[in-house]
Amino acid sequence: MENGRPVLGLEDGTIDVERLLVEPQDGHVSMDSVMCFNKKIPKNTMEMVDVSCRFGASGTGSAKEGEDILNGEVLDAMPSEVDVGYLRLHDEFCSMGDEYLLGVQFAESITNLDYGSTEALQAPFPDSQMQVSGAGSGSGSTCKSDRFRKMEVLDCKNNQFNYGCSELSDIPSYHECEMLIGEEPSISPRSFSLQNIGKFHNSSSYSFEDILSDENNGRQSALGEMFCSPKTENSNEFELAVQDGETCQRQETLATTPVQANCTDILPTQKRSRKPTQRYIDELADPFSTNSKKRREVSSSTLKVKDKSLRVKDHKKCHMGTRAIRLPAEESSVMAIQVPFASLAHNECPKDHLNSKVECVNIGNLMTNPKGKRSAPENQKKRDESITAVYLKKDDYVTSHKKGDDYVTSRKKRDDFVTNRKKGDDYVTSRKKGDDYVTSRKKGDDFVIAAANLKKRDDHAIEASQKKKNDCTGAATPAANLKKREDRAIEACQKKKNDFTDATTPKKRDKHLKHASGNKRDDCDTSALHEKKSENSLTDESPEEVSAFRKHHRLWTIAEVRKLIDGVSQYGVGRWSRIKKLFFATSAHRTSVDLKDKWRNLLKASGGIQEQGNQQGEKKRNMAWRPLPKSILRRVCELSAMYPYPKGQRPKKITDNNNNNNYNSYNESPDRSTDITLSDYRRILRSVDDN
DNA sequence: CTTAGGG
DNA sequence: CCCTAAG
Repeated sequence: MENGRPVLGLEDGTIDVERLLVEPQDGHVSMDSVMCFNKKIPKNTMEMVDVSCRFGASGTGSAKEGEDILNGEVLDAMPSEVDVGYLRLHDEFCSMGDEYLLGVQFAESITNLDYGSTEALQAPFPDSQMQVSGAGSGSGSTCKSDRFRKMEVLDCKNNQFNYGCSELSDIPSYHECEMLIGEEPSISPRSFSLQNIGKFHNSSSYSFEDILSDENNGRQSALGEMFCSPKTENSNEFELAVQDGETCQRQETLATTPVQANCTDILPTQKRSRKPTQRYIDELADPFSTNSKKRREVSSSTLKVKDKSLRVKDHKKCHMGTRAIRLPAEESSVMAIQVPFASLAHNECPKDHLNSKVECVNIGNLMTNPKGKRSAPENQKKRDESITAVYLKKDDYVTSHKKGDDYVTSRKKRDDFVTNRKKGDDYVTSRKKGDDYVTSRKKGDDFVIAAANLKKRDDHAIEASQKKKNDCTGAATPAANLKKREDRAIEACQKKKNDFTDATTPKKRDKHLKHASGNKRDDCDTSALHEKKSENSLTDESPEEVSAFRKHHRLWTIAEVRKLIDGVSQYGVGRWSRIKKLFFATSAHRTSVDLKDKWRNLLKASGGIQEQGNQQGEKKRNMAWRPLPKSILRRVCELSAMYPYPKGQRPKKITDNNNNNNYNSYNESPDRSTDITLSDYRRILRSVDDN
């Protein structure tokens, strides 16, 4: 407290916190844990120190009286009924968003304790809250049962204090990380990390040692003060958190909070290390579930971001949670949260490990699944395949992760991942088309998402990618599949038309799909039947990257060009579909249009060659883009002479060639059928002669 | 569906 | 390559 009560010598002061707090419930807070916690969080540290002082003070000053008072009145006064959050501190919990909350809670609890120990004993709680909370205090915020959270702190390896950390102390805390977070939507859970908090609070500057020293010096820092400090520092968030903590919670916490004083140094006299009784644990379990629900509700109501953060936290916790008890509750909560909400979480949550993990999984799935599907050779079928592949992927992903904690998140992520790529594409396409991105997306997941999408649309493909991540659930939907086709859209914005949302003509769609499948195939590295070239692109791509640079373009190989030439020579120009059937039956990815285009290009190239002959300067230029062998070019020239591609266009240059087709000039548009090559001419002559 | 042609 | 319009 601000009172700045003189701190009773810590040395003697080590009072049994437990006694003070003798809570109806078993919860014990072990100093060790506390200390550890502090370590993790600078700010908390300050608080902790103060707390320790407090304890000491209370202990020393009125030693037992204080204790008695605390135990008796305070505890009694405190609403024991309140659910006690079971808080376990983990060394690492710092990383988690929850941690932050925990820290806060812890602080609160501490403050409460303080208050109780010092003055509070007599003072009504509300006051105490005001005092303690300082910044956040006053409002009689309603106690939210939801809030309590259980934290686990595993070993406290406290270095400086030499605490026997071995024991796990449970600190019941009401806080809800969620609530706190919710207060400040803008702030991401991460931002809330304890570390950050520490930043906010000047107190963070204090090192644990310093604090201790201070304590030794008899420094009196009331917890309340510590708590208040944030106020001065303008950590709104923190304040909010405090508020959330609210009196009720605090009271409860205090009451419930079991404190174990293991601190050898600080609390030499008494160290009661009581493990939480079974009953305590059990009690916790129920409240927890309820809390989780509430939390969920709150989050949903408030901001998705919050939800995500929460969820993430939960998720992490699950991982972290050592105790079985906790897990079930967590899981339940997580499950309850459900996929829909997850989407936002992605944004907030650090995709880092989770995402990465997911991605890996996804990738793996993609790789595997698509293959099987891809086997189908047909072009058009491919499209279907690709779609199915997507589904499969999802399935796989899901199954792989069902494991439990990760299940939900992983699943979502996977979905996101899968969809993401596509989404990005879609996004692009949608932009082009001007179709509403959101609407197009089947997802409909969350309006929030939609909003995000819109924003992205405006902004960039990059954002789109993010969005993808965000969407968790949607991925599964067929739409996602469609999106695949869009991949290329990303590359080339041109395709606008393709937007799947539109009812594109079946033909186009197919085309796209086909292409998409091809692309996917490449990406996935699936086995394309034919794809010699396709593979190249595939191998390297990371999922995201793939979308970015992936090209449908398959380079035309010399062999293909030769085939094309042969085809043209046989069937002439214009029968591309025929040529395709006969010469490119194996390569599904080459369409008749492709052949035509290629031929066009070849003509250009060949034309270039001829020009080269005429003008050397150009020659170089052409060389760059034309790796084609001369022989091929020559053939092309010949063919071009025979079959002028653009029908109007005439190979005028042919003249210099050996071509006997001098008649081009008069032969306006020699029909391919009519057009006769020298060989044909001879043949004909021969036949005629024979006859 | 196939071609032709523009982008 | 993509897309579209035209047979």
